[in-house]
Amino acid sequence: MGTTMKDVARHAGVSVGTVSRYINGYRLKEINMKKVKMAIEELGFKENIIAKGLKNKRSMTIGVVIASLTDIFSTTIVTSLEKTIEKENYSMMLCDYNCNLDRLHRKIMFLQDRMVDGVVLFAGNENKEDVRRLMNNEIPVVVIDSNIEGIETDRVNVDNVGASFRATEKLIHSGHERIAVINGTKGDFIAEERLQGYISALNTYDITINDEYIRYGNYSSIGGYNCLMELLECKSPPTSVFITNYYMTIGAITAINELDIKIPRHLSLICFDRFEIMDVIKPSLTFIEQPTDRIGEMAGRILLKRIKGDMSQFPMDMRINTRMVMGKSIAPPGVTDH
Amino acid sequence: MGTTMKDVARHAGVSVGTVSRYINGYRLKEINMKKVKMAIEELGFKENIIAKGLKNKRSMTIGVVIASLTDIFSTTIVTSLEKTIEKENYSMMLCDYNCNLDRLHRKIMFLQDRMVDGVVLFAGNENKEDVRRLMNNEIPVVVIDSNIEGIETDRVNVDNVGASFRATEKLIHSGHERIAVINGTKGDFIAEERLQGYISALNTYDITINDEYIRYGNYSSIGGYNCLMELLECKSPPTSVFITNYYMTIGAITAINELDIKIPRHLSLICFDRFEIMDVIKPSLTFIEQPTDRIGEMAGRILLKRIKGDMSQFPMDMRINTRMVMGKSIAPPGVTDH
DNA sequence: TTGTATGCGTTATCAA
DNA sequence: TTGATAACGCATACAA
Repeated sequence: MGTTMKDVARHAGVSVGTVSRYINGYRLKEINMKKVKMAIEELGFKENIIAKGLKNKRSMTIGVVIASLTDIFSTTIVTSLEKTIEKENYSMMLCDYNCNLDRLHRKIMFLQDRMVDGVVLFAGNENKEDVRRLMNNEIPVVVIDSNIEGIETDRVNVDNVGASFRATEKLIHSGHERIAVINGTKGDFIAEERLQGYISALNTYDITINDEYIRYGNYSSIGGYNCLMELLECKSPPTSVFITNYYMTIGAITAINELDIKIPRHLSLICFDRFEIMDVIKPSLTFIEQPTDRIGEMAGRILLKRIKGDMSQFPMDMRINTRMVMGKSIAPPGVTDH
Repeated sequence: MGTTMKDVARHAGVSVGTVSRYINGYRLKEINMKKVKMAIEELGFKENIIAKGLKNKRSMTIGVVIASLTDIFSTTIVTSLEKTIEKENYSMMLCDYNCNLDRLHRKIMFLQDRMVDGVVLFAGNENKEDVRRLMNNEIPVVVIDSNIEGIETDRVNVDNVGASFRATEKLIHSGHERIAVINGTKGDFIAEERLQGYISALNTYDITINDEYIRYGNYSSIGGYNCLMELLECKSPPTSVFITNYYMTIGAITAINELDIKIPRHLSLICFDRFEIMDVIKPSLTFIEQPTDRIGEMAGRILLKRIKGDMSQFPMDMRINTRMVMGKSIAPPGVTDH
């Protein structure tokens, strides 16, 4: 702590410029190289990233904004994002806005004041102005799991439409026609895409859309619980359900257990997201696994690329494929009288 | 972007010194005050925190290190921690080390290079050297949910012993004697404390300790699942179980549902931690709620205090009380033959 | 109360 | 290839 280039320079008998050049990988005379190297080691010198940032107008920090730190899907992605950027010696300021738009705005301002070199946003249309401002200030932005109409940004999304199509199709192939969906939040970008996949699968197989089968659980487990309960109270309950996220799945399964319904005998299930408890639930669930590792890595890579000034292929609209993991939660519709 | 104090000074017709003083709340002549204020507004001036940091040797940033970003208990605390520090215009660098000690070390080094003004650590004995180094460099450290033997640091913990005592006692009061515990990781600070509470409750009521009833689920849901399964295979299975964290509870309940055991008729349950699904599970669980808000806030407050140089009452060993939320998961031991 | 000048730890420019 | 020096944006000691 506290030993500076000046100290190193003196110790090595060279000038600060030489030390700086050594640090930044410029070549210098063999002999000086050694002297500087030794001095650095002996003194335990560490460069001061703050001062460096002041000079280069680089903070070596990126800002990440997620809705909630307790949303495991986001934090899983952030984990791999961090791994990606730390390789290039970037660090991360992680903020959540708790679904409060005013707070979202403040957080983005905050990051800008902090001179972050780039921003990863788990949010979309809600804060166009902020995004615009960031981009005007030449701070690259990558948007995950969202989209911003009217603004061009790099985006990383899974192929929601395709994944939902395949999930729904899977149920159809097992003989289901009464297929319900427990979707996220109405109007939300992701939810709309997933709904679209569901609908187009049904259309493709000439199955009539039943509005009663389309429910919104706001991505929460309590929502999933309620939706499932409601679905079973339909005049003609579905024989299968497609659930579009993890938390709602938890809630739905809780409801199912309470009602003593057996999966897949009474009800078939396919859902989104793999998490810890998936491996523990029996019968095992069939689900769409979003490659969170890949998402985080992609977002990080694109952002770093932009930070370096490489604007090729802007704006990128990454669509990442999902894989379906086969469990035992789907069977032909059999017993439908609970 | 890019407007500096120099610009403001010129615009206001004063010197940079005056602007700086205005910014930092020193008093100046009414007239100058107004001029500076206006200039700042007109130019949209924002101070450069990086430059400020270089000068003051303050980064206005604290480092937070948690085991995993996907551990909801930690992230809930971090959320309230962030709320606390942001009030004083501090920001947070959040890192996880994925239970990898080498990574933990690197993360702490990283934060130190980043000149964080303080560190909150969700880790303990594993990295004494790092903690010592931080403190030698006068970077205050607050440890949450842990303890570091041989080093004095401020700590924030819940009263694990007391909470576990009360939880166990609750089961005893309902008439149970065959009480099992599904504990975290053997040897771990928290786990040891919770075990101690469990044991001393049994001792207090003259109930013999049965080693077979003490299981370790490593804080994971798969662990909780397995432990519960094993417990029920004991020659004389417990009539009640105390589970010491959220993930293990999830796993245990999954097992219980699979086995078609009824709570509390066949088995009584008390556990740690409130989270989303608690409100959804039926019968409702009786649980110990750790005041995550309070923990985060306390840690933040203590750290800020230390950063300001106030070392009074060092080292603080905050013990935060928990509250027990009454559900319907406890009944007298009745049917014990599953 | 204010202005000026210096320094925080780096990097970049310019001569040498 | 190197050294000296001027920035980067801000805070502060000192002088006025």
